[in-house]
Amino acid sequence: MTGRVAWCIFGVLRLPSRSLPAERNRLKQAQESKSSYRDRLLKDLTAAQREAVVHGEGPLLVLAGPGSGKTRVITHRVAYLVAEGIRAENILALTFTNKAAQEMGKRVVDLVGAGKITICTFHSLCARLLREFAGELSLAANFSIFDRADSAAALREAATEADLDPKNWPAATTGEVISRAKSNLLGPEEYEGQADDFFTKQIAKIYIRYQKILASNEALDFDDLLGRMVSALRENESIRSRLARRYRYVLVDEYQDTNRAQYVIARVLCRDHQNICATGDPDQSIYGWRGADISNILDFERDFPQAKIIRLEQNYRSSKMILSAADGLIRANRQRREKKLWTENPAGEPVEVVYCPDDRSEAEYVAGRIGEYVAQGGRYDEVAVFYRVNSLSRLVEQALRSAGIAYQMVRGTAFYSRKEIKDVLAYLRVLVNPKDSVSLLRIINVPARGIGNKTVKALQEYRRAEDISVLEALGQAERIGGLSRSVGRVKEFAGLLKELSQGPKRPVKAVLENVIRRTGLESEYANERSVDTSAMDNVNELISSAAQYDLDNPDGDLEDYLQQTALISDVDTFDAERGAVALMTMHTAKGLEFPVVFMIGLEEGLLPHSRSADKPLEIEEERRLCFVGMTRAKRRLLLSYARYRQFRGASSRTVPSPFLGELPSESLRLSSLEDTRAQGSSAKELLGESRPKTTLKRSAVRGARRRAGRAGFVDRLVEGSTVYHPRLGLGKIEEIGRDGKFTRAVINFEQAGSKTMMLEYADLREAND
DNA sequence: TTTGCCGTCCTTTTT
DNA sequence: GGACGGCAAA
Repeated sequence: MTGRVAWCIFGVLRLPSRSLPAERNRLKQAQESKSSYRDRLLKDLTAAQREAVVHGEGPLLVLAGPGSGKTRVITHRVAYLVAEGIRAENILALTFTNKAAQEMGKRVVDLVGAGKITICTFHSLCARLLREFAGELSLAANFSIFDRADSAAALREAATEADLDPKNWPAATTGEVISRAKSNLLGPEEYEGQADDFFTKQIAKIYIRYQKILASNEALDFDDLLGRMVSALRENESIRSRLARRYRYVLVDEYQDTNRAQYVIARVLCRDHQNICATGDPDQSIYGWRGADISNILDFERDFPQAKIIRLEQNYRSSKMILSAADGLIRANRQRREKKLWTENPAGEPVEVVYCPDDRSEAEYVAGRIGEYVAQGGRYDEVAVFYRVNSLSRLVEQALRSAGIAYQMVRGTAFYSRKEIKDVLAYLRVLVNPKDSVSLLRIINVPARGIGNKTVKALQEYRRAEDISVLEALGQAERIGGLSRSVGRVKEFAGLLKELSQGPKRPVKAVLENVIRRTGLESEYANERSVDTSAMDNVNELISSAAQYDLDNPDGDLEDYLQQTALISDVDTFDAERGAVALMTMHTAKGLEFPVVFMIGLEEGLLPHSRSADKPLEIEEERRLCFVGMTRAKRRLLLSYARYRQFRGASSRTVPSPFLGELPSESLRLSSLEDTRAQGSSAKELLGESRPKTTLKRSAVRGARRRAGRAGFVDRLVEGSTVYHPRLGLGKIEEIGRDGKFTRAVINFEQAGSKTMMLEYADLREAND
C-alpha cells in the first residue's frame, strides 16, 4: 500500500492527507490492549452516547436533538465496531452530503486510522454499485448522470414528443412531479396506471417519453440512481445477498430526510442481519418537498420491532438563550413527539430580533454588525448569514462588499452550472458516453463552428427516424437531406470528436487540457474581445480541481471524475477555514454550526414561504426549517425582518413572520432600526423613494452593467487607478496589497473619503464606463 | 448563422 | 433582477 489513506469515500473530491496521524493512531491502537483502547474511545462520552456507541447487533435508532453530539456518536460507533473486530469493509455509513461523509471520514481516521470503511452519500453509493453490477443489470457501465439542467433539456424534449407545448409544461413542474413519482418508486407505467385526471395523464405521457430519452442517452438522473438500485436489490437476489454480506453494519445519518427509495435501500440491505443504526431528528426534517418521508423515522420501531431507541437531548452547542428560543418555537408544531432540549452551557445573550425599515438597511445593518464583531476580535469565518431563498443573498453580498468584508456564498453547484464549465464537462461526457446526445447537442456548436439551428434540426429528425444517436448521425451527414451546405462542417465536427477520443484517457487533467485546446475553447476564452475573463478563470479552476482529483485518486478515471462532479452538492464546497463570512440558505445550513448566526427576512411569505400558506403540514416544515437555522448558532443569534422588501423590482410592504411571535419573549431582545435611521436621514430619504425614472432605459442600464462586469479588471488595478463605485462615486486607489487570498486596497473617494475594500468583492466599475 | 436587443415570465428549498 | 425565447439586423 502506498502512503495514501486507503479510504473509500465515494463522491468526495479530496480527503486531507492525514496519513501520518492515522498511521500513528493505528500503531497506537496495535500497542494498546483492546480494552484500554475501548476505554479511550468511550472516555469522553455521556452515558446515553456511550450506550449508542457500544450497542452490538440489531437495529438501533438514535434520536438526536441539535448539537447533541450525533456525529460523535456515529464516528465513535464506527471506531468501536472496528475495535471489536468487525472488518472495516463490512461497514457502510450513509450520509446526505459529501461534506458530511468527508467530515465523518476524517474523524474516523483520527480515531482508528486508515480503513476501508465505505462512507458516502446514498447517491454516490448507488452510482458506484450500479457501475459495478452494470453487466448483471443490462445497464451501460459508462452511463451519464443527468443533473437538473440536463434533465430539464430531456424533459422539454419529452414534452415536445408528447405533443405538449413545453411552455405550458415547463421542466420545473414536470420534473418535480416525475421526481416525486420516482422517489416513491413509481415507474412510468405504474404512474400512468394511477393517473386519473388531465394533469397527471399528461405528465404520464411526458414521463414515459422522458425515460425513453434517458435510456437512449444511456443516462440516469438523480432519482434513477436510487430507483435502479432499488430494482437491482429487489429483483436480483444474487446482488442483494452479496451486498448484504458486504455491508454487515449499516449506519444511516439524517434518517428523517430519507425518501421512500432510500428507505427501501437501507431496509433491504439490512434484511438479513438487521444491523442498522439510524440517526436523526424528526424536528429537523426539512426535505418533505423533495419526497423525504418523516414517517420513516417515526415508524422505525414498527419496521424494526427489536429496535433499541436512544435519545440524545443534551445540547453542547448553543447557549441557554438560543436553545430555549428554538425550543419554544418548535413546540408550536403539533405533528411532533415531545422532547426535552437542555444544555449546561452558559445563558449567553438574548436572541436579538431586529426590525428594519427595508431590505437594504437590513443588509447594511448585518454588514455593520459583522464589522463590529470583527473589530472586537471576532473572525469572519465565525459568522454565517442564513436566508430562506437564494435571491435574498444579493443585497447582503452588496453590503458586505462595500463594507470590505470577505464572504463566501455556499452554493457549490453554482460553479458546475456555469456555461463554460458545463460545456467543457459535456465534451468529457461525450467522450465517456458517445450516446449522451444531450451533452453532444450542447456542444455541437460550442465554440461556434457554423452548425446552427437548422442543421441541428435536420440531424435530430434524421437520427429519430433512423433511431440512432446524434453521434452516429454525424457520421452519415452526407445522407441527410437539408444539410447540403453544412455537411462539411458536420463532418469536421465528427472528426474532432474522433480525434479527441484518441487523445489521452487519463489523468483527467490531461484529458481536460487536450479537450480545451483541440476544440478551440481555449482560444475562445482567451479572446481579448470578451471583457469577461471569468470564463477562462473558471475553466482554469476546473483544471486545477481535476489535478487535485488526479492526486487524490491515482486509480481514478474519467468516468469516476464525472460521477463525482455530477453528485456535488452545495455544502460540499463550504470551507470553514477560508476566513470569510458564510452565506447560505437555511437548507444548506443543516449540519453546520457557527458562533454567530444572522437569519434575515423573517417575514410572512418568506419564512414560512408563501408556497406553504394554508397547508398546515408544510407550515410545520417551515417551522422546522427555522428551528434548524436557529440551532446552528452557538453564542449569538440575530433574527431580522424588513418592513419593505423589493420583489420583482417593486417594493412592497411585508408582515413579520408569525414564527417571531412564537418565540418565548424572555429569551429575546427586540430592537428597531427605524429611529436611528430617521435621525440620520436626509430630507430626501424621509420623503420616500426618489429614484430617477428609468423607464425606457432599463435595458441600456443592464447592458452597461454587463459590459462593466467587475471580474478580471481587478488584476489591472494599480496604485493611482481611478475607479467608480455606484454609491460612493469616483475614487482613486491610494494603496493596494494582498490580504491572504484577496486583494485589499485603500481607495480615496472624492465624496466619501478614504475606504478600505477587498477588491474581489467591492462593487467597483472601470472609471471611464 | 450569429448577434444583440427586446419583452415575457418567473421565483423555494436540492441530492 | 435575471433567464429565456423570439425576432430582426449584420
